[in-house]
Amino acid sequence: MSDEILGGDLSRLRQLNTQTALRVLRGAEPMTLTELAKRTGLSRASTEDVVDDLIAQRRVAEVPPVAGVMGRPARRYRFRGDAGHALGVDIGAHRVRALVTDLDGTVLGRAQAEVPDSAGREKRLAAADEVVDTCLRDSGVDPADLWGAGVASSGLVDPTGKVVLSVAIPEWTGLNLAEHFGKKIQAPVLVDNDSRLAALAEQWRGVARYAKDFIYLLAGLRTGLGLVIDGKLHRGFAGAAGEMGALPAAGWIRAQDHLATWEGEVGDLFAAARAGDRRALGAVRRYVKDLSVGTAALVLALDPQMVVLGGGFSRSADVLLEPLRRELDKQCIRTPEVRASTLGEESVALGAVRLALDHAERAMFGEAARLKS
Amino acid sequence: MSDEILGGDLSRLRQLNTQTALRVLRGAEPMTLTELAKRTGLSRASTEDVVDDLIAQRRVAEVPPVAGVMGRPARRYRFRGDAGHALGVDIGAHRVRALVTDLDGTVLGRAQAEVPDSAGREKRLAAADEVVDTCLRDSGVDPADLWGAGVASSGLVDPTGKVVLSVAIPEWTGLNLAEHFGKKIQAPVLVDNDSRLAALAEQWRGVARYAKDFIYLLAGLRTGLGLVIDGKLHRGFAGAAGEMGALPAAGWIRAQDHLATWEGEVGDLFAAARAGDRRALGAVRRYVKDLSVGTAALVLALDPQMVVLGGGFSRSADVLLEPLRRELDKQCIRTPEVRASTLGEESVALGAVRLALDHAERAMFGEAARLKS
DNA sequence: CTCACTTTCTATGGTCTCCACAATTAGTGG
DNA sequence: CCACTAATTGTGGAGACCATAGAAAGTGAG
Repeated sequence: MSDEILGGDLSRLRQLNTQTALRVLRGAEPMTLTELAKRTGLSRASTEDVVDDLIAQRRVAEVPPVAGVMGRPARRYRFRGDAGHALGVDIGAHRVRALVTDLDGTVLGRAQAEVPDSAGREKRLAAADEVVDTCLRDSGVDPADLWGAGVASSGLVDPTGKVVLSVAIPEWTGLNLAEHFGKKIQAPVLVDNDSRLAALAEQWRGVARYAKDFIYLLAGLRTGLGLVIDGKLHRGFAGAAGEMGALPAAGWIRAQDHLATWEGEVGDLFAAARAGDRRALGAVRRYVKDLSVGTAALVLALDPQMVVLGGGFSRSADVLLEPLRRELDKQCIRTPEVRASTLGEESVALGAVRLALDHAERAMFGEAARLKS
Repeated sequence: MSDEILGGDLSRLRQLNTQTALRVLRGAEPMTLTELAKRTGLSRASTEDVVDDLIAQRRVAEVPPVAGVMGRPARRYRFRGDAGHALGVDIGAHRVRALVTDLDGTVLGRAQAEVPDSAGREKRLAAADEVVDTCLRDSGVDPADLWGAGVASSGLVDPTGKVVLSVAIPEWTGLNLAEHFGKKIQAPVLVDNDSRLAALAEQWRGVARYAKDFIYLLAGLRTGLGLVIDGKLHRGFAGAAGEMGALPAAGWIRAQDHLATWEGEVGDLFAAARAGDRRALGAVRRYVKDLSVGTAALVLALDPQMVVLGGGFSRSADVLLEPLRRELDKQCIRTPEVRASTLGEESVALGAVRLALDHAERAMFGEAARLKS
């Protein structure tokens, strides 16, 4: 089993209790000590100690009591979303985007810029740098106050932050993004694949909030995959999980070809399908059918609670969802919920923010992971 | 993230520390207090307290000190494998098997019996009951001393222990195995799918001991699948994970047909292939090729550390492994290690034992899982 | 056989964290 | 203004951990 060391001395126990209290407070409305004590399982007295610590650390704040109830009015405490900030950067094939949020995920600044597919490495990086600068300026967040930054890139990213391989942005291959952004940002910079980060966002603030296992499809001109298994984003042994697109039999490579038969933008195709155009409907059906093969394989293998359709095409979920559901129904033993992402275009950047926050919070709590000697 | 409550009061801390100490002792040779203290991160004094507790609980025993070393000889302690026993039952299409082991996994008793495919529900259950009885008698383990029993069945099993659907044993569908064996055994009875349990065994005592993520193929006249992800056996939202075989595009349904072209037993086919017979080699190649499609899909999606080939065909791993490796190499971005199970025919029953032990140990340690109110 | 040396064992006292319980306080409602 | 309610504050105690110091049980050299 796992080799983690869970216990430790008394300070470790306090650390664990503080962590649970913070987690409870973060996920709910302001709360009295009595309520918090019940939720954490601690006594009221100890809860008070813990909260005092959290206030000293500026991670929790007191809010005015509620009037009009029986008994002495209880002090109430809330999680301080403004205690930290994070930056998320999404570098796509034809757009770069940046986002600054606080710990609650409230967006404080956003910026984006178009970049031609043919831009080349330097131009794309320069554009990314600029949206980051704009974003920080607009949000009024001092770069020194950042807890971390997350960067999303299409393609395979290794654990050090280097792009191992990118098909969508060929000139990207070999670039170390962590290093690049590390120069500008004096905080941990984490890099990961765009589909995976979009899945993370969906788990954080999207339709998969209460799902422990789900399959996320980043559907667009290419199809990406993110897996959340047992509540955790799955990266794989070498960080190469989610590359279903590489397998011809999965159908994801040729799926988009069916949409290319339509002259004009993909958006128009979906609009035509929505209006009932038979040729458009046929193309959509064939697209979904190909997409469903690899998806059904995953559903059968993993039996997830949910399949989430995200990415550019999720705007047209109304014409995609039902056919996808039908195809999966045909091929699977148990069809999971099939839902469309509601996060829109910022989902990837939001996932990058979450990546940064996860890392920062793990570091802050010391991570029980002391290694056995 | 997760809603678990980790902390608690001082007794909970002690519980955690005891648990870590026991885990360290279980996984290694007898150890002195100083060594154990280093590995658990506790002080020597506290380690002594913890070990005293464990001795009182009869989970740890003292062994004679090692002579001939400098300084005062240190007492040494070992994990007591004989502190508990578990039963594992494997009910297959043409064989039933039972196993009794101690906590170390040492097999204390075994029994098996052939059952014709056409046996029917009653006969098969009677045969299973008999091997269980034989096994308990031979091992000399009092049924009352069992910590639990695990039962492996082919097909889909729901969380209550009922067989929802079995293709290999049609008359099995609808049968509640937990209920059946619960009458005989006064301890928790857990039921799960055979492929999954074989994967569990492989993680416990097989080639996947040090792998956190691996794909297990139960290769035989049907192909089964077990997934271990992030160190945990993956069951899926409704316990239906691993049913890759249901998807035609995965190739697993027709794979066996290539072997059926050979007149005579499958074993002879593999032997002929081993001897260099070209027709046999062709059949094997086509079998592996079909098997590899679904496997490659999983490898690409999950990027596991290892693919383990188990089941009846693993005896012929020498003719299967290399072709499988080659196929995966062609289709995958990063090919994981491909290895054959070394557990032999008892792997499924052994996994059933592990299932029982896991449950019993979780129950014993109280499982931090108190729910928020 | 004795003595120096090494390492473990045992015992003591101190600190930290949690808890239970009692006394106090600040409101509501008649 | 007085009962009633529920939160706060304060006290004492128990449990678990740690550091440290001295006693104990071996080895190895002379």
